[in-house]
Amino acid sequence: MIERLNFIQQRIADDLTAGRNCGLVHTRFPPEPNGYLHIGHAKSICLNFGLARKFSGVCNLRFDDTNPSKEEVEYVDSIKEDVKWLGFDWGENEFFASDYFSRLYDYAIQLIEAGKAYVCDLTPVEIREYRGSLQEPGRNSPYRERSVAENLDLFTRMRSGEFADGSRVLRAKIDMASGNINLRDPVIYRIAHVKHHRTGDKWCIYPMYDFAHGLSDAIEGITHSICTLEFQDHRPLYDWFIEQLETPVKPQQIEFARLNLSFTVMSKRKLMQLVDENLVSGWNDPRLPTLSGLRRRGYTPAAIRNFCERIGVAKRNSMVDVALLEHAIREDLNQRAARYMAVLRPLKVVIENYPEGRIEELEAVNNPEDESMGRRRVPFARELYVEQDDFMEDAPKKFFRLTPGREVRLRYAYYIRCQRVEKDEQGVVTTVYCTYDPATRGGSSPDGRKVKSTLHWVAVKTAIPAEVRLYDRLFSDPEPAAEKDGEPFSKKINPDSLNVLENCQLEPALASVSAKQAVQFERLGYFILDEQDSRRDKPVFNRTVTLRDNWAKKSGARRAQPEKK
RNA sequence: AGGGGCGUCGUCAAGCGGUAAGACACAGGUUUUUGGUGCCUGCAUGCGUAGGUUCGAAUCCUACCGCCCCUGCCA
Repeated sequence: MIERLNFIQQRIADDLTAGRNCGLVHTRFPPEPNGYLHIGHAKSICLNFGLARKFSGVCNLRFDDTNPSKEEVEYVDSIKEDVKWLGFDWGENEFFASDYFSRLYDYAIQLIEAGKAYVCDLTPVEIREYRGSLQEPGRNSPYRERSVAENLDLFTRMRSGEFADGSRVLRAKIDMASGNINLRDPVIYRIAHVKHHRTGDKWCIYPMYDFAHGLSDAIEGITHSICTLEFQDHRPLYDWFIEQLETPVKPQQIEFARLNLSFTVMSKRKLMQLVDENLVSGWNDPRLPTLSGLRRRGYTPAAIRNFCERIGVAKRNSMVDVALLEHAIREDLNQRAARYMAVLRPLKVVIENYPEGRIEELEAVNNPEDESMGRRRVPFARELYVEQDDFMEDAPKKFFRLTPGREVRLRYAYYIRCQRVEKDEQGVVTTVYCTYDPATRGGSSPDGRKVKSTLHWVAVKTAIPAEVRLYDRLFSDPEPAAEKDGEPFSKKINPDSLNVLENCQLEPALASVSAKQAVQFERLGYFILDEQDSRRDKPVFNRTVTLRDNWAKKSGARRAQPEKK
């Protein structure tokens, strides 16, 4: 099989054959610790660490913490936890841009000495005015021609805390007439008397992204600096700093398109808004595309990595169908999840010809995809719960489940036939009375008689009550962030994104599962114990994803589908 | 006086002058003690449009068209 390289792998392979970077590949994942990681970051993590792995290189974890007013240790910790959980190990290579503040300051001094940077006293508003527009060139700042000595003096005093926030900045002296606005004398240092989560009060000036990022790359010996498309316009600036200064290496920036996923939002700002406005329960709400949310939802690292592998890496803006993510988790969990029986909306079944008080232990397969996962025993008795959806008094032709007169199989147990029903005053069926065929123990009949369907069930007497949270897509709009109809994304939350079922009944074996391992509730979907909200006497399970369901599809009850264009 | 990118199936995405991979989705069939899984089949005479070069063009050239990003002391 021919291995397909994406365009970044190809570039690196070319660099290697050309003998560039001494044959080394060194990447980095550079999050700003101002929010939680989401699946878009997972794409970047898989890419950067994957590149290092593929080309026998190294990938650093570097926190881009140059703006202390937005950054917190809480985020640093969660980011580390998430990267580790995803399955990547940065070893000793954990760095912070703030580790380089002194060296970056020295670089700034060098720039000033070379006449390539100056202290500017324009106000923020004036700087914007002088910058010009997309159509018009900018004008030179009146402070542009200050002497090196004066710049040195002023910048030193900026550092020592002599000036107020916003009163002065250090700017690179490049070209106020450039078509690329990033080159119109960009600000490289600003004054901010703000405590930094790592350096404390040591600094009151902080470098800007464009200055800090590329030079941090250079300091770390990064060979390939992978970032997203919106930074393409910054590349000339990235290169400019590295050209002006003596750096250990000359990294190259390569941009790729960030991930967009249908039926969700990905920007930190929007995720933050959902959390702040309590539209979700927190950063780890299982409906969010955050890694902590996906983890709580029951997504596995392997499924997410596999998803990132399948979506590819390219430069065109795209919208990946969330169905692909769902496919990835089903594929993984089908192999590894142990099967259990759980009844979410219980309907009582009484087997009239089954002995009162008798309990049998029936053998069940834990995972038909993996014999090594063994078998277990499931208690069976005269009174059972089955799913309300599995019974219909007046059933259409294609309904294969329980209906008066029809015989069905109870999984691993017996064939039963519905004889009659009992209803309350409203006419709602409260109990279904059946008879069973003792000869069908285990679920097959000696005479080879076929049944149309197999139902899951739980014996009333041994059932464990539980809460189950049925999660679905957070938004009903496939592209909520686009706000095409003028409606804000926050108004497009899918009313069925969370459905809490309080009165679920589980088979007893489910009492001993942990949140480490997702399970399948047969015929329903994949679920995981919610560690945060479960109590000993009342476990809580979260639905990761439903099983594919052709019956539901055909019978109409469908959730929102992508609109046809 | 504008600059930088990108257009290949419903959605992603290969393709690098030799006659349109693959995945998801979708539609059929088959197996099945999960209406699950597995297996089989179908799904771009077409590559934003129009010209041109060539024996041959999604790939090269030209011109159009469309979409995205850029005027933070954010990253």
